[in-house]
Amino acid sequence: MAYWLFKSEPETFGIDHLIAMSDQTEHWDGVRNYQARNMLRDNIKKGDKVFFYHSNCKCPGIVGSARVVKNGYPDFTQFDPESNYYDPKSNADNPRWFMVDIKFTKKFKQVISLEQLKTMPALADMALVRKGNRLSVMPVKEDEWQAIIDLV
DNA sequence: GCCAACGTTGGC
DNA sequence: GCCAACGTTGGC
Repeated sequence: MAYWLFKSEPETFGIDHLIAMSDQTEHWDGVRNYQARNMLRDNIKKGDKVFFYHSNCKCPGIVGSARVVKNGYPDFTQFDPESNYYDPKSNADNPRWFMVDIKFTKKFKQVISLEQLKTMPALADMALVRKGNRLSVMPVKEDEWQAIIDLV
């Protein structure tokens, strides 16, 4: 079992959107970065745990957790010309982009803010707290997960 | 294969 | 809204 952190803009798809989905489950579509794609396709497995992070908002931080309920499979939005995530260079025989399904686990009583995360020595190695990081899907080490969970 | 230009991310 | 950081694109 592994741990991950997924970023999303709360106005686009926040944790409350996940809670509102049927079975509190949703596919994590729209990732268009190769490093993140590789993780979605190869490494993120059913049963893994995920921190749900809100980015690009007034209070960026971890707002809750979820778990992976379906292994990586082709992101169908890449084939939909109507979608913002449409990729004309991808084809069905060799899909370029992948996604997993996640199910809501928990919404934290308060946001664990990026500001707070940055102060934690246990998290110093996380890409999240480093300058210029743009990965929207990233691995979390077990001890990092624990250090964060201990705050809840 | 290099690298400048460009677009996007995301904190502030 | 600004802008630094970074990934991608495309000309050469």
